[in-house]
Amino acid sequence: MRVSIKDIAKAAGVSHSTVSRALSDSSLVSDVTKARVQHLAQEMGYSPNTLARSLVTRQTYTVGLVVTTIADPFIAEVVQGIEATAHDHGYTLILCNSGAEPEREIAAVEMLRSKRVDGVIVTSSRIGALYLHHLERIGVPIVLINNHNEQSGRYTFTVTVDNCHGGHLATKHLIELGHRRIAHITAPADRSSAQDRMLGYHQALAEVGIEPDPTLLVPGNGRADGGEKALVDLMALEAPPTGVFCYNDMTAIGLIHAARRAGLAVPGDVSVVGFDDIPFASYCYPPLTTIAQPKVEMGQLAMEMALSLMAMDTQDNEQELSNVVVLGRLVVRASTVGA
Amino acid sequence: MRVSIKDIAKAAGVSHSTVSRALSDSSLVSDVTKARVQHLAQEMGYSPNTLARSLVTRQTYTVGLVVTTIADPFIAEVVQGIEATAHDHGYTLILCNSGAEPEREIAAVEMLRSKRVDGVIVTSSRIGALYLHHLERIGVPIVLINNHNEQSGRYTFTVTVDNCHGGHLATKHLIELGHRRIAHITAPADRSSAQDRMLGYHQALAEVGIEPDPTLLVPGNGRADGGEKALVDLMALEAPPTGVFCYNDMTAIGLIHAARRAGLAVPGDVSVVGFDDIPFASYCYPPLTTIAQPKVEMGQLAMEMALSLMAMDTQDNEQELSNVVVLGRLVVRASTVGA
DNA sequence: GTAACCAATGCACACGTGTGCATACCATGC
DNA sequence: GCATGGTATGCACACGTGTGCATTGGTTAC
Repeated sequence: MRVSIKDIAKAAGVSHSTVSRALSDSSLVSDVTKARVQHLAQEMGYSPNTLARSLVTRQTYTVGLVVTTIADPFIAEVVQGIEATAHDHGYTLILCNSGAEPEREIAAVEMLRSKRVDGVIVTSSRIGALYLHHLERIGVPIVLINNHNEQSGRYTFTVTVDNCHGGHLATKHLIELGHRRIAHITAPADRSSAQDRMLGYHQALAEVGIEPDPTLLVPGNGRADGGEKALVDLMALEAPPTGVFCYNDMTAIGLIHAARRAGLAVPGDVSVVGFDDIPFASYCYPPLTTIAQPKVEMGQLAMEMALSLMAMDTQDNEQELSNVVVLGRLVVRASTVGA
Repeated sequence: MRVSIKDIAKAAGVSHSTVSRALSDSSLVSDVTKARVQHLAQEMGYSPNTLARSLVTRQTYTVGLVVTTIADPFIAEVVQGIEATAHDHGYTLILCNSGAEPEREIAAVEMLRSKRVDGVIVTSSRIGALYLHHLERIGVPIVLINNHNEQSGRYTFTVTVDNCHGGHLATKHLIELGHRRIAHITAPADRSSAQDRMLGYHQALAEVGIEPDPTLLVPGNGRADGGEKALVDLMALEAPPTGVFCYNDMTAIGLIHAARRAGLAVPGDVSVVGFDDIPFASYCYPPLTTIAQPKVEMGQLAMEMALSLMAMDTQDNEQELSNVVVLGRLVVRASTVGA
């Protein structure tokens, strides 16, 4: 039998209003009754019903978290940052895997709307940007992570890493090591991140006058198997590359794995650069040179932005907010070496 | 302005009761009004308020998920299984990181209680077992994953891998390869999994008459840095081991990393076996021989058990439930070789 | 024609909490 | 004495939904 404030009220011989006030430490209640009520609540094992409270206050202190898959180590670390910040501010997370399927993502948002979350954070979904108008129906702040969107509206903002900058950094690193034939394993073009990293790659090449070779631009899928396949394609070339910049670490790891099977030495025969700096990048063999995204920090920034937006909603103070762009950092390990 | 069933009722010229019934497709409403109401709801952008509904039905279709950290790849994959099964049954997850701190775990459970979740799943926390009586105050089914507890009560059950069996499997594999000096890197003894894996290790040694050498039993912490430290200790020995069974994959990966730095070949100089089969185990160098836990399946089983328990709660049909134990599987890759 | 029944709808209460307003009590000031 | 003011409490409504029961209108059976 669940105990409510009415039960406490009966036991304490006061009205439920007084109990409600006593438990929220209101100054409208005398110290003696406050103490008595609080003691009684403790003793009776009272647990406030957040549902009822939220119904009247119209706040749930809950944010929805939509991810493609929580099993992605990159996402998991971003979520870590989100969770920590949310927890510090008394907020709770509802987790939704979308599996990158549009209809599941839409359904998730609809569900979050039904649960009356105060805000939503969407990570790494290319869908987020495409269906943004659909998402906005939810009527609460939305923060997108690593998801380019032009028309950031009243309530939707983004936290992204500068993918172009990162792609440039990675490619420039290979160039400075003396490489001239540099391949790039990309990801499906509907991810703006893939486009931007490729752009940085091309810019870096252009800066030193290297003519881009289309045969060195190989499609991947952001997963290890994509990297494995890409290596096979590259090795079939007449003039294979001596350096490869991969869309992300998983691609790079798959590529290195396949290279080893093909009898190719990394970095001896080919240098490899990844992107993300997932936890395993430093435990690979060889330890992976990569562009580190500040993952935990990005999660934190996204959550803080959501908090600001939600505060605007209630307090109506128009502070200036803008999209956040963070810079990646080149981490040189052992998968790259001079040509 | 949010639209409620009352608004729809007004627009349709009926009472809110009729709207409520129409939207739940009740047979008590005529087909014409049902159609009219449903169309109107669609048009007005109605979203049912789950809070209000749960308040009266006393069901939230939500389960709390308490993990030590979502950034652990093993846990992330278990969560994947939980999420998929929950989603299939129309349930939603609330995510809580406990960071393995008891007070945070208790606070999380208290919060979940306030949110009136229908059940709770706790993964890999040694705290779960210790503070079980504290957790049970929540008054809803609790399922523990990889957490030994003797006194499974009316509402608390466990899904675990057979750690002793797995430890035995790993050690026997090394023995059959001809190894005699076999080390074990363990984890803090307050994890029952660590105890049981060690037990399997000792049993396997005993079966073939190998006297256990206490200097070959090295403490770790379940993380990569623990494995790195352990290797240093082992190499300081007069007679170093030729085979090592590590508490888990992360420990093994750290150990292999340190071995490489020390100029030791794996598996040439020392064979290494892990535990878990995290996604990266197959992409390590050398690819890691390990005991695979059916992670996604375990998550699925845990969620299914939670669903059964929650169904019991409402329908009161006493079906027999018992703790689930699954078996690990030896996956031989390239980190082990004959002595 | 009337009784009986069924289908469709509305009324009213409940779930548990927060809060504006009224009220009751008491102390202070003149 | 009374007016004033402050303090502590209760009343009553609201949040949005589900549901038992009563009610209404229409149809069927005799």
